[in-house]
Amino acid sequence: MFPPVYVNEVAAHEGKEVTLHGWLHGRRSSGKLHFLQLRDGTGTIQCVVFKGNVSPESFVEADHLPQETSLAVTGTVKKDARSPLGFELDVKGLRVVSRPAREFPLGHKEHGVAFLMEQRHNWLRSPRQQAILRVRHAVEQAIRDFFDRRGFTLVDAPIFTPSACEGTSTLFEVPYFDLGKAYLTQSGQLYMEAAAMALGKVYCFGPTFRAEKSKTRRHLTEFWMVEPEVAFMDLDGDMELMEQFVSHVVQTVLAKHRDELVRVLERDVSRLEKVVPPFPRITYDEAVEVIRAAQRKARAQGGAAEAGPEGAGGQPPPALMQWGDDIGGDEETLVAAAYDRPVMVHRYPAAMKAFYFKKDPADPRLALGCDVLAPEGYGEIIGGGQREDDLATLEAALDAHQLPHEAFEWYLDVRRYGSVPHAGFGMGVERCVAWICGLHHVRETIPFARMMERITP
RNA sequence: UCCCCAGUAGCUCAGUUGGCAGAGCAGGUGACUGUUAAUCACCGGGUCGCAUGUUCGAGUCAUGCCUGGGGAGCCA
Repeated sequence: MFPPVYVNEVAAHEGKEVTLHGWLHGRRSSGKLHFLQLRDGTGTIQCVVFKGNVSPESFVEADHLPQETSLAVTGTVKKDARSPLGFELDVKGLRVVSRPAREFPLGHKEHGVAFLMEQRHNWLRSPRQQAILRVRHAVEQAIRDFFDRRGFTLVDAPIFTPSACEGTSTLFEVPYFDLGKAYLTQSGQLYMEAAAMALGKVYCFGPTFRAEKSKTRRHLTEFWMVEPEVAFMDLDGDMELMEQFVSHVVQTVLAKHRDELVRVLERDVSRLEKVVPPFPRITYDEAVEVIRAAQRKARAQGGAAEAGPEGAGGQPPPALMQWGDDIGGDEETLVAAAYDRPVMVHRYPAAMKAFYFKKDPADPRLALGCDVLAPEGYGEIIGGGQREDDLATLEAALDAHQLPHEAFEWYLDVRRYGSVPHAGFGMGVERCVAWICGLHHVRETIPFARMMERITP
């Protein structure tokens, strides 16, 4: 039968006989009735097998099919108020496509994280993981739509690179023929800067690799990043682009998957509805004051609590944040908690940013960078800013960061031939998906997570 | 690299002062014409992560190792 009928289309076939193909999600039985939950990727439908409607062999078989048996089920589509879907299939016949060779490892009860990650290939079949992967797809589609509709050109950046893009992070090394070592990319940005001088508005969208030994809920060794870069754009334009981009992605996903977010992922979507421009913009200086105020308050309130039963450790309270300190995970949460939508923190101390950031003409201690912090403790989802466009200044920055000029000769060319102000940013897809779905850990946002302690399945 | 926690049935876990290895779910057999994580009865299921030590006796105590989880730093 072609085209085949899918579960999400059965309403159009009410009263008609159809054949559905899928996997047995679950099974219940009540004497002369068997209830089979059939999942086909578009939805799940209950197939009702009544003893009088099928052959005796089929009736017995239907009560002994293990979970994840693949099936072709033929029957009549019937409206039924008792069904969450609104429809059921009144079964006339069923054919086993393939019977599991052994028991499916994942039941419908609780499992531990370690076991689920080992069973990731099987775990993907669960309703919750399906919902997350659909949201991820919608996020990636919204990303493409946003830039495509604004006249950006997608320019694919290389995965193998000859050296560190930023000269800071730890990279994965790969042997590369007679040329020695290559490295897996940690950012396509430098290549996008060159491409922006050709095409004006560009973006790349691909995997990124970091060999840092980070073991936190926000880190993967392999993750996906979208990086736009625009010629003739300054920091203010960049920040406008960031907030329009983030709100477009969130609102598009909300429009397409509100039901799954609410019902399957139990997300409080009212928090997402607020993600519309303008986002609050605060300077790093202001962020430091917000953090210090919150830390003083926590210290005043925590003093009594620490003297309680668990206060035997005698740990001194953490020092107040100082100007020049980086904004870590806890500090990000303190800043984000002060607002009901993503907050943009700009003009960081230049010393803590990569060499390519342009200095603030009004205060050379500051870099024209901006991070977007997601609400609800999800932290930095975007980092970006205006790039240094002056050749001599950039060369001095390379020296200051003790980076070899040879590796960056091509990058310096971007400033040698008609240099212009330009800016861009990078957004991590997994952190964005985790935030939108309200997940505790980014490992569930990517089909097959790569982490420090895990490379299988 | 550092700090904290965990490892017992296929899965999730309990296991008292060191004294016979347990439950629920899953699986198997059966009952039930409306189940939504169905219910009920019966059945099978163990290298207590590994090693060494203490002890009459170790799942339990000690030391080391392995694996996993959480966090820090770094970052998206």
